[in-house]
Amino acid sequence: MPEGNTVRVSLRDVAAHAGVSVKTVSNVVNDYQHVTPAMRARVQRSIDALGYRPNLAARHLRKGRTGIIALALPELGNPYFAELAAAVIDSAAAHDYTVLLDHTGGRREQELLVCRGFRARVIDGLILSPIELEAEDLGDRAENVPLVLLGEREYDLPYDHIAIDNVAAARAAVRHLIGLGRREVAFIGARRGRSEPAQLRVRGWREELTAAGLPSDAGLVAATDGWGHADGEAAMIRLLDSGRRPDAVFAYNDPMAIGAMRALHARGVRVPEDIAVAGFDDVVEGRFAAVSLTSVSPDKEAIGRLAVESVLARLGGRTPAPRRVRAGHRLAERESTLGRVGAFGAPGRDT
Amino acid sequence: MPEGNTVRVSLRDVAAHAGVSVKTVSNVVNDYQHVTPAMRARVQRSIDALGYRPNLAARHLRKGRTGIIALALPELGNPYFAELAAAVIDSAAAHDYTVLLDHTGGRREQELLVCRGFRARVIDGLILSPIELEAEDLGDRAENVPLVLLGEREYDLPYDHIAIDNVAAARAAVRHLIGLGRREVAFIGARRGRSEPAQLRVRGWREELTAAGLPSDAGLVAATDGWGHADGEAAMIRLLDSGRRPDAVFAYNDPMAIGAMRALHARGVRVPEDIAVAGFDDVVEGRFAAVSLTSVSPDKEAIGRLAVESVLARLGGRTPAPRRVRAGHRLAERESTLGRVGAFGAPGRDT
DNA sequence: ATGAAAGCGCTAACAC
DNA sequence: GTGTTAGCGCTTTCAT
Repeated sequence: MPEGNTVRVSLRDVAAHAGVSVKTVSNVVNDYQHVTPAMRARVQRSIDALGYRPNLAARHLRKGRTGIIALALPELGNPYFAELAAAVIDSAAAHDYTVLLDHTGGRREQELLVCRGFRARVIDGLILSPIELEAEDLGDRAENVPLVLLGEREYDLPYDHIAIDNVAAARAAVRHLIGLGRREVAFIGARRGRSEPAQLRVRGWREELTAAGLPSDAGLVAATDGWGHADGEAAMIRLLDSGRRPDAVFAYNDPMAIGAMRALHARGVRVPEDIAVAGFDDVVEGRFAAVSLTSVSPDKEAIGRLAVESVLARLGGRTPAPRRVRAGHRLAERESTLGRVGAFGAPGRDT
Repeated sequence: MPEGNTVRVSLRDVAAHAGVSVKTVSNVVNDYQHVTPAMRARVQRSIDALGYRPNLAARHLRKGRTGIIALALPELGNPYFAELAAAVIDSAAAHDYTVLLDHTGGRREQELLVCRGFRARVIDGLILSPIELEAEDLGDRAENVPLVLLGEREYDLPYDHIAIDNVAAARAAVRHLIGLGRREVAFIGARRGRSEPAQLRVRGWREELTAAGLPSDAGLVAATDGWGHADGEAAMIRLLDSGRRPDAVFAYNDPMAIGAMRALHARGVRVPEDIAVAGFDDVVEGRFAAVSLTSVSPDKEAIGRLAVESVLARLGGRTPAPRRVRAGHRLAERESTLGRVGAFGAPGRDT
């Protein structure tokens, strides 16, 4: 027995009140075409009078859809994901869809749970940004709710995947650094351990350096366990203490770049005069750092929109061929590489 | 083995497969007490064999519960709300609840829609952090899903409200500033326009200054339109150009404080030597600013937990008396007021 | 154009 | 302990 709160008004009640059949009321509620205006008005009056609200659960049970898609992100605390979530939510809302948010903490176990459909049948589709998940984890997925992948990891699997061109983006950032005359460009945020989520960005970094005839040896790579501010700070300190003297640093993401800048600031190393710093994700925080941060700027709005569209395109049993979609990106050049240009604020206003 | 790609297994199918009644299967699925272990095992085997997943829509239709609560936040881009969302999600998960996330953009219209149950969402409860909403908007709420309010605004309405003691917290921050010898403490982030969400923090700021016999006149208050980095930056610039020379600034939130610090940095004003800065919310970003930010640190985990508990306590028609719950807070003192203390990193490690 | 009736998959009386 | 059965509120043939 549903513990009745307030007045529970059903279609049946409205029908009785209006003196028509349930079907007619349903027709009105669903904006069915062939209803006489008079009838429509009459039913509408009863609806208003009784304060009728359709019961979504019943509708879902009947139609087999819930109007909800899940978005599973590694970490909401990282502003990139928060901003991405906002984009997905807005995009979904535009399609009358609602977003259910999960965060996996980037833990494989949690990611597995999510993509194995522990949400059972509450959701019509799933957008997942995996960190630790391996291809084989996704291979035996028995679920039938459409899955769309986000993020840097690439899997050779029949799922839609939305991402920017990470290699090209990383190369652009490093090229910018080289163009500024830097010759020792370190990378912060490679991965320790078996899997390597930063793979593509490391590759882009290395390719560009190699193409320019510059070093990209292991001594220039600072591996980390996580991807937060503290990890970037610690990695930068290690780099400084290693004896190596890079004149530029490219970080896996903005929080790490900002952590690195804090370490540099504390050590009295000037940014960008002594060491230029570039990040990845273009989060708001970077734009307002004391020295604003140069960063690869993915088109988050596009990523969110494409992800939602991809999921919705697979609803109702439709199964378009899996596709890899490239969202756009650009390089937001700011003080951490350019130095303070012109009047105050100019570089900070960039985006 | 699930047959075909459309896995559509119902209780009935499992019952047939196991040679028992649906009730028995239902009992197993719901962990009903009185089932013989042998029977349980047998049913479980069929469940696994068929890959049965309960249909939530049907369960909801029957029970009147969905296992989903909605969380409506003004802005996911503000890390405070992102961190809060994470706390709510985790807390809900601990109760086997799932969180559906909305963001209102702090727009009154959107907030209204949400709390009026727009799109008649499939939710058991709603946690809302309003910015613009007025008491009268909430007064005529016809919805019967439990509503819990979060945040600084206080309404004289019969809803649970979870917040820290904003006045006390603001006073503590200002007291800290005064204790450091500051005599002209400005406030950044008061509101332009009719409603004043920052009210309590402004009040705390004023009370503490008044108690200390220090000025809190209008010239020390910088109003803003929004609550982002850029607003704080602009407000700080206006303050500097006003002729007034505060030796400390208390900002409505951390993003504004950080924006203000950027402005100060750009103008060559030293923090904290010339002007000390304190913020509110203790977001990660502040801990890793070049000059780490002193900030009021609300117990986000507690807020999230209390909010979820409050909502769940009102489920199933239970209507405990509305209550105002105070979550804890403390002042995280860092370099933006203390200066660089001792060895590198010490103050940044604080939280 | 409108009505009657059959379920969607599940839970909870109530029987045995 | 386990089975039978009646709906939860809605959409949807199929008549009319």
